[in-house]
Amino acid sequence: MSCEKCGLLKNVVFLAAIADDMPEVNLKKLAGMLNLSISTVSRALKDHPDVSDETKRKVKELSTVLEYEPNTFAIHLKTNISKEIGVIVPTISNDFYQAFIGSLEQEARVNGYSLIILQSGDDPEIELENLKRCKQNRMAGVFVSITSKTKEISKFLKLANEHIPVIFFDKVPAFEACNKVCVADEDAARIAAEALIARKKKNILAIFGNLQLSITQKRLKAFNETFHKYESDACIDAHYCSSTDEAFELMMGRLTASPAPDVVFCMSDDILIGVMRAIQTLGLRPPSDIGILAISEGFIPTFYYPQVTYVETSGAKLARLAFSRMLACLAGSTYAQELKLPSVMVEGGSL
Amino acid sequence: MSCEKCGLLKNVVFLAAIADDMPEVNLKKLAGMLNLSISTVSRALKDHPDVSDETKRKVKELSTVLEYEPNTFAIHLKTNISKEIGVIVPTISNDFYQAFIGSLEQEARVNGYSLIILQSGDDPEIELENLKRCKQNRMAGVFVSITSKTKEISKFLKLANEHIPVIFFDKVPAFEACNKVCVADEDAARIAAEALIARKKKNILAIFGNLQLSITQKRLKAFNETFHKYESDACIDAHYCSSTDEAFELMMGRLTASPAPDVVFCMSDDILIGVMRAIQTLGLRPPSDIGILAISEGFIPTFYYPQVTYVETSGAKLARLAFSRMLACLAGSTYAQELKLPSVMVEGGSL
DNA sequence: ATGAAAGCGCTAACAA
DNA sequence: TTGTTAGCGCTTTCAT
Repeated sequence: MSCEKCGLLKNVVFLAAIADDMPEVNLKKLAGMLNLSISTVSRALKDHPDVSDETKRKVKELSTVLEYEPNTFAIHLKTNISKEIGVIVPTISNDFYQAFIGSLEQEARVNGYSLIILQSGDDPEIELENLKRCKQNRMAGVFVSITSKTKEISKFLKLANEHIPVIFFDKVPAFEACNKVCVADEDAARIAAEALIARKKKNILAIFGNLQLSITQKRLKAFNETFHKYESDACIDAHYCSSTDEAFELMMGRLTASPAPDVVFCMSDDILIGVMRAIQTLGLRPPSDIGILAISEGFIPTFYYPQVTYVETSGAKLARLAFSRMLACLAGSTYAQELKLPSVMVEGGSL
Repeated sequence: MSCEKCGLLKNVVFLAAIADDMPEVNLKKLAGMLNLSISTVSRALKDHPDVSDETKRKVKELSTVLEYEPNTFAIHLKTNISKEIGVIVPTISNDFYQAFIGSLEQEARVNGYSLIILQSGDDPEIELENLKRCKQNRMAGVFVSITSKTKEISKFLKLANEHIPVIFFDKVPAFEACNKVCVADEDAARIAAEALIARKKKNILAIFGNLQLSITQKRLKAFNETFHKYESDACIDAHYCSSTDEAFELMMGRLTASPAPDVVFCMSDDILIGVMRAIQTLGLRPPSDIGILAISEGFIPTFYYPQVTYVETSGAKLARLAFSRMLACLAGSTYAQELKLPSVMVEGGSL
């Protein structure tokens, strides 16, 4: 294909013309055309000081013309590291995870990493399958938000021992020493409770999520303790809903009972949606008919008028925190660490 | 490490105990311990008929105990194919893409593929960077929803020529012969228009998206043509909003003007959110005060009471259609094909 | 400044 | 039935 008598330029023009049909351009091919060894070409391409400028110039010119791109498979095999990070979540169809993943992807990209999304469907078995994939594909690291039923996290910890950092976020295991990054659940509930106390709400309907989840337990505990601490005489009617629909049904029942609550606290966006649906169904107008306070990602509260007052749990911010921790782990930080993202209150007009 | 005089069992027990510390288990190691050649071990593991049952048994037992897992990097290098599929979208923070990606991930997983998520931020330059990554990482295939500013799709087509199927979805390029999968935009707008005509709405406020987008143009055209076709005498007040906030402002202005519209048509979820915020702000109650009809993914309409009537554009369904097309391409289907997902009307109580 | 060669872990054609 | 060997494309050490 290359003519011995021709100079470089002629070759280049010729080759550029047929570049589209070239099945694979690799170091060997470049080396052959330039009458250089593979190692010299390799070095030239990465600006190794041993290579002469003239050689570098030639090599780079040809590689550009032929649109050489290194074979990442080979690099992976050789170096045994990849630039991919696994993200295992119950589902991405959730405002919080969406914000988290969207933000995480941006962080990853600017740092040269790609994100592999794996959904467990809240099924521990699929979660383990996904983890296995992360291991088999030798991901650089893994982010995990565990399912509500995950009991065993030894497999996760084992990965971490094999030099693949595992960082739990949001839904994290309870007791183990591992890397965790989550919103300050207790804090958010405490701030919410303090807001209710400050506004002298006395008849509070508090709707929490599935009581099996540690996030629910934490928020419930902090919520109650805050009322206790301030020696509030408010009456708290606490309930637990696992879905938007459950929250809707509960709310419909409570709003037509007496005494009607003067405020409702929603632990999550899912619950808020159900609650607001009930409030609209009955034609109530916050805050005069009833006050509303939620813990939320911040997107849903803007759908309503007045906009719902909420304590923010930002997925986007959490992602940045999580990724910085991942970078530290990738750089060699081995000890487990638990990071908390502080909560802030965002005033709407519903309280 | 292995004792010549020991039987297999003893070895196994010993090795299991230290398995956690074993840096890497590979074919060579297994072969060495069993006094077999690497190729025999490789064949045994994949049930090659040439290998004796007894050998297979031994090999599998040891590989299980040592938790052998093939090195995917090596397999990739050898076979030159990966099981990863790139997904390039402007942003995942959007109900439609979220539904699409969530569903696509499920399809991918059951077919043994993983999804790499890449966001362009609606920036054509980042979009190209992302495409390059897909190429460099030799993805099995790529799904793309182009940015609103993407003019050049030759790079995409080039990938497709290099045996990496590229399937455009939702936001697809206008004229070129390429693989496209999208919702029947004209259909959805036509169905919406027919519904308005059937209900004899006369004073219609129609809010469309950014007029630069082909999706807006298509929907606008079909919408108008349908009214024309039925020789409707309805008055259509058409507007274009690029964001939720714009839709809110527009709606606030229109609702206080006279004559007030008897129905509002929203081309997308973004617009619907702004419109509903205005309706709630003014305390209007659909459908008596004003009718509402949207084109929507189907999630947002359930937030309100009565639930909003909408023409569905299902991201989840589109994902299944798109993935089946991808499988066909991966199996060798080369010719370009344009697939449309039919729209259906979902009755709420807002019209 | 450049080249030769080993080797990453696996597959598969060929040999025995 | 099992073993030997070449090779995927790259990096890197050790010559020259």
